[in-house]
Amino acid sequence: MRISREQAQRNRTRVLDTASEQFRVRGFDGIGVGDLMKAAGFTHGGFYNHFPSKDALAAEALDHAWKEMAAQRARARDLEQLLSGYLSRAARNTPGRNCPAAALGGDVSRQSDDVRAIFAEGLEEMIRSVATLLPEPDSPATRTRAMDLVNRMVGALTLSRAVPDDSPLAAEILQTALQSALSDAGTWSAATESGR
Amino acid sequence: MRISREQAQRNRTRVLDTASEQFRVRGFDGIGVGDLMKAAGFTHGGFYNHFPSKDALAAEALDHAWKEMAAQRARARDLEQLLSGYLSRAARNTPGRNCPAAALGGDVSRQSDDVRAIFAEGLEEMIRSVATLLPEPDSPATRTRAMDLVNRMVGALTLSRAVPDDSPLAAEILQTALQSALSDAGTWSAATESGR
DNA sequence: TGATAATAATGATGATCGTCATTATTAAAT
DNA sequence: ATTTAATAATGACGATCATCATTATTATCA
Repeated sequence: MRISREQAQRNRTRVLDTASEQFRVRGFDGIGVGDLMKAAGFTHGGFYNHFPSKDALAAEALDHAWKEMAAQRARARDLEQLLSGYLSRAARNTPGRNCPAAALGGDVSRQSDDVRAIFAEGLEEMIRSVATLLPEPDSPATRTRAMDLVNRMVGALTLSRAVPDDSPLAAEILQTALQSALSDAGTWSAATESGR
Repeated sequence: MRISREQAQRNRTRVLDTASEQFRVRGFDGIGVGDLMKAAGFTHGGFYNHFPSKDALAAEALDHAWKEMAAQRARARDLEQLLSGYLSRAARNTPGRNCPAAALGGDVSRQSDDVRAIFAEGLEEMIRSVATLLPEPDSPATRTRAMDLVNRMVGALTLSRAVPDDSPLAAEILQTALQSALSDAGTWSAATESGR
């Protein structure tokens, strides 16, 4: 059958949205093209009218996820709001709608160069947007601090998910990471105030 | 054919060693039982004489990897030696012989409860051994600091691997993580000295 | 020495994988 | 109104997956 161009575009976006979520939940190797199309409401064959390969879809779906996250970060008023959302129980339990670095970081290292390049772009943007919420956003020291915060955010969320659900350790990881990060950020702010 | 009990035990260990490395390099879903046995020097069929399932092997191989890492950590003289090894280019480029949390953290969240429980045990041991290298190893604040260091270590190594090989970002992530961690550790030591 | 049992290899199972050729349908262009 | 071309569904492909029954071999034990 044939449908309108607009409808075809909507269908493509639907596949992309589904892939972006399902890859984060199940991993790149955790869901096949057939199941992915089924989850999007199609049969498997039409897939190759939209994407040349699963790898190409992986690259585009990752880009899609990073863009969603960037928009979400742009809505954060300050660092505390960003961190408390990122390191929340809710975020831990819904990987499909949260940070692709925490959900797919390990997987990406085994993917194609295309996928890894897109990952790097999204990560750079994440570092920059965290730096924006720190004192003296453009100083080199701030970039280091932002990278350090990103390491902690991704590390904590990844580890909290790897540990059994509802275990004390899963909650403790998130809670102490939030506490440490906010405490350090307070120190940086105080130092900046006194230094001028 | 039948071989001696000692030889069979050696063969089992060889499969376990191979799995422990290959899972870290390719991910749990990245290598099959057949290729795994081939890499260990056997044909695929004998696998089920040693392990009841691939999932059981995953659990045992993860445990194996954690024990290797614990032994390696026990050899570190101080925090600087531990961190500079963990966050080195060499470690980044040989995931099969390094931290299972950085190599498999994301994968583990999609594995069986058995695998995740074993992951949690190894992670707890990692937190404890890092705390050992900090001032006042047994204080509650030190556990928080150790967890924070572990988050940064795992996050930085994971992200550095996800980014393209030989990219400036890959090196920068490791370098700044090491610098930030050592700088903070210096602050903690100074505070402890003055506080007594 | 002979009987028992353990080990690894062989080969096959059904399921699932990514990919693609073909077809029916129908929107878009003439 | 007719032709062209785009879209999704159908069905199949070879490959690979985890698993297991069977067999040949031979260590171990009586």
